[in-house]
This record gives sequence, C-alpha cells and structure tokens, in this order.
Amino acid sequence: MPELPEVEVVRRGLVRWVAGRTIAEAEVLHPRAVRRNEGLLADQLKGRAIRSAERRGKYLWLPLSDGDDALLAHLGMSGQLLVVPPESPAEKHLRVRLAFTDGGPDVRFVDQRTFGHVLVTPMAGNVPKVIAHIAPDPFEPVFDAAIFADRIRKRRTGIKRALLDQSLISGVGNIYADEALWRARLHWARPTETLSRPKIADVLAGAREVMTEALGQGGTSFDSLYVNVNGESGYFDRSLAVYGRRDEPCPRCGTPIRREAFMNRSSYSCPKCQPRPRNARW
DNA sequence: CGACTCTCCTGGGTGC
DNA sequence: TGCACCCAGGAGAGTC
Repeated sequence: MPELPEVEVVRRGLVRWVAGRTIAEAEVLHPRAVRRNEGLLADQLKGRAIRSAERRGKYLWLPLSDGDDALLAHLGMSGQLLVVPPESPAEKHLRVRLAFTDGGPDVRFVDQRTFGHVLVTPMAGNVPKVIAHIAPDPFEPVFDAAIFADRIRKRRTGIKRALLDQSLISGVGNIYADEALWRARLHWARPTETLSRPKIADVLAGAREVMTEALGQGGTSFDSLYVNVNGESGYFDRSLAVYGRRDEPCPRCGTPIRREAFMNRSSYSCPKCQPRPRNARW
C-alpha cells in the first residue's frame, strides 16, 4: 500500500525518466482511472512536455510545459507508475499509457483495484489546485510542528484517526500510523485533546523516523501490488514492528502483538507498550 | 467547520 | 473443485 515513502520512491524513479520529455500520445484504457479529470486527458496531454516530478504526501504530480498545470496522480491502494519499453505487452490492469515523441520508454499507470486515479489540473501556487486542502507532509520545510500540535489538541477524536486525516498531516497511512504510534508508545484510540505537546512531538518523530527508514529500504510491500517504476518491491516490511504481525512478539517487550478492528480496517499494537486508555475514542 | 460513515474496486485467501 | 464470503484500505461525498 503506497504511503509517503513508497510514493517518494516512485517519484525519484520517475523524475530521471520523464523530465524534459514530450508526450506523443496518451491513451486511457479505463474510464475510472480518470474519473476526476475534466475534459479529455488524451487531448490535454498530447504534445506537452513534462518538466519534473513532485510530491506532497501521497500525491505525485508532473508539472507540464506550456501552461500552469500538471498531471496529478494518486496511487490509491494498488496503483503503479511503471517505466517500460513501448513495445512491451499491455499489463493486465493497464489504465493509462503515455508514449513519448523520442520513442523511448512509456510511462504506464497500472492499477488493479482502481482506487488510484490521474488527472490534469491547474496549479495553485506550489501544489495542484485540487489538493490545496491537503496539509504539508512532515518532510516539507513548510510543515510546522507547532501548528500541527495545536490542531491535534483541538480535535475531539482518537490519535490514529487524526494521523490519517490528510488535512492535518499528509503522507501517513494505516501502516506508518501504526508504526509511529508504537514508537511513541501510544494506543490508537487515545483522545487527541489529552496529548501533551511533547507526546505529539514523539508521535511526529516516530512518523518521520519510520518513514525515513522505509525510504532507505525502497519502501514497504507485502505483495507485488506496490512496486517502483522498474516493477521492484521494497523490503521494509521486514522491518515493521507491529503492522501485520498479529501474535508475533513485540520487538521491545516480547508481548504478542494484537490486532483490533478500527474504521473497517486493522490496527496493530502492543498490549503492554500501548495500553488502551480508559477514555478511548475513535 | 468538525466528526463520522459510506462507498468505490479486485483478487488472493479461507472455510465448508 | 466450487462457491460464498472476507479482507486489504485512501479519500471524496454525504449526513448530522
């Protein structure tokens, strides 16, 4: 499942392949992949050059020449942006294909579960207009830890729900939320308004550390659904402390990791290091 | 505005 | 072997 480190791996892989190249043809093979796009993507992209590859949180975009807009992508759960030779056969779940005027490798958006999407959208300052409501991610210079802590403390919800709220902090998904909370020794249902500023700083530090480590190992992958632009999986799943490790020993204290249902998904935590608060909220 | 739920999707795994 | 389920969620839309 692509979260910030996985999307960053894709961005880094993509930028060296696409910067400066001109799109000869864009082909949409599944309408759902462009459901947020206004107009015809193929017409909007034909003849445009890609300037670079940028990212905020889990969103990735390719600024385009001849206008102040960009090709924006979100990988959803199973989306991939692959760089492959133009003659290679269509992938089973190929949704959008970009061919280039230089005859070099295609960029292909492949997505089994179609939660991901791509669209051409105008920029609003430094980010695409349609993601202006997303908060900076914790690796951006403009991310303000004090503002983040204030906003967390004003919420009336559980800390994990707040971490997953992309308007408070972007880039954190289910995996790294669980890992950050384990590092900060906090239960996911801890009410946000009961957290001290230092404790919020611990969570933020945990999130930054675990995502930095994951990035260093090429991201996390549990199966072949998340891959970099060359189709390779990351190795960070070997380093996860709690996510997906029900009944395995906590790396810190040895207590078996528990799995709890939360928002129609799973939360993994250590019962001893992360005791459930009496005033749990979610 | 904030809190929360519902919904979209496919294929691998599981139990009978 | 077949089939009915369950599960993985990110985030926009909608409700209150």
